Amino acid sequence: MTQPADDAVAAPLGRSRAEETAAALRALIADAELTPGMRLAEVDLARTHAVSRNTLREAFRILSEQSLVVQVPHRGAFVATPSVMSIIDIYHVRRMIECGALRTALPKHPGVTRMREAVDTALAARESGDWRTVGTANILFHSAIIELADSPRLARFADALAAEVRLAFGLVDDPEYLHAPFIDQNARIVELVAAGSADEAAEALEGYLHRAERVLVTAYERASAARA
Amino acid sequence: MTQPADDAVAAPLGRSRAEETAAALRALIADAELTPGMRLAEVDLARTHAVSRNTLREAFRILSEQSLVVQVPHRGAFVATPSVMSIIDIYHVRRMIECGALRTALPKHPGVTRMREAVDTALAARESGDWRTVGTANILFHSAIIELADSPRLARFADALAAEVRLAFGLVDDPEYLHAPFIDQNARIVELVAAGSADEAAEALEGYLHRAERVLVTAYERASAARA
DNA sequence: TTGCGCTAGATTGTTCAACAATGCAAGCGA
DNA sequence: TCGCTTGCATTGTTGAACAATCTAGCGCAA
Repeated sequence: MTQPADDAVAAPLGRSRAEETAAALRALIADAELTPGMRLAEVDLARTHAVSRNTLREAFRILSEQSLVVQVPHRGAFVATPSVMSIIDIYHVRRMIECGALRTALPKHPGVTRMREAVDTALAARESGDWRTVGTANILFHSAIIELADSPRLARFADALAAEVRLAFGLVDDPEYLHAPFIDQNARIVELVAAGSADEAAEALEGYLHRAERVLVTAYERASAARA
Repeated sequence: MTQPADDAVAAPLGRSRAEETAAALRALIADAELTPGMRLAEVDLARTHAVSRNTLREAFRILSEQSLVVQVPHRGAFVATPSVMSIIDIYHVRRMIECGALRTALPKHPGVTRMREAVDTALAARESGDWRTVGTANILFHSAIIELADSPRLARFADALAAEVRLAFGLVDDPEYLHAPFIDQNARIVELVAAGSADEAAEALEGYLHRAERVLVTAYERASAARA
């Protein structure tokens, strides 16, 4: 029987070890401990996660379907590397679905509370210069917008998009630059929704996401050039 | 070495056997040879597809992430069964993304040609009473709408939704009832887009999808009751 | 010195056998 | 008839083995 190790998968709570392993890897990717392009060596990872190679391969399949991992036949699995085209596509889709969710938003929807909480978190974190928390709050803000649509499928889709864009954030590695310009905009959007001005909120978000895309794409290209 | 069998996976063309197996199973599901709720027994399927159980499990993971298969720990894998809530969610999301894609459609986009081809196919099939082809053409019509958005992620998401809703179509098993009322509506929507009336087309699609949802939900409930 | 070809080693993709864990169905007893 | 127990079938996982593939390094020739 394999011995538990540092990254060992905890006893499953109704989840299989493959799923637990996938979740653990997903967290490592989200925390930028596994970075885009990094090769995920089966033998090493199976050992550190205390699972067999077959179980790890199942986990890779899960993550591959979630676009977080790319499996190249006979060469291995790699943490996905977003391309500029990917970033553009993600923001294009985000504009469609987030603005769509906002347009039909009800002012008293629980998602609005979550949006406000995310904004409050970001404002407090900004005071103490904790830009990493600002970045996380920003992601939660967008997740809360999607929550307004009350759709599990849309939430899942948006979650996958967010995980991908987070890879790009990690590569740029400057949460202040990426998120600081938008904190007050987030606050404004919440107020518009709460005041029943859904169309105006959607209009504001549309412009905001265009700008956020510009900021990320140029920063991403700069970071990519600096690493080449 | 495992011997090829009837459902054996062909030699991979750059794809792994797990992926080929997943694709083969997906086709069986789409063709209603594997129907919702059906149990996918590993030992049997591994034999008929001439792969090992581990490889089959990888294929299950792929399909599970695509919501076509549900893996229940220690009980097995089953072809997903759409619930009424699922159908409602799918149509809710389809309205958002298809109408969104239509609103920004360009009249000369190649997707419009594909929409028109799907309509022509449906019209011809209607003449000969080939309702199964009408159903397939209808699915292609909606896929073409998504193509207007030029987004690989959105296309992939919409493809997954379509695969799910197709399960429900299969359970109702009456393509004439489900699709006949909408053929002429599809034709009208194409003409509106081609004429540059994108907003009007989106408006028409919004109402259409509401009605289509009503038709499917009631037919689905009737079919479910008849099988209980 | 440089470029090309070949080989060895590392790794992945898959298979197989085995065993533990789990759930379900059948049988038995109250 | 209902509840409990047991046995069997199946799934979840492991580990070993081997084929297939790729990459890197070495040697030789120009």
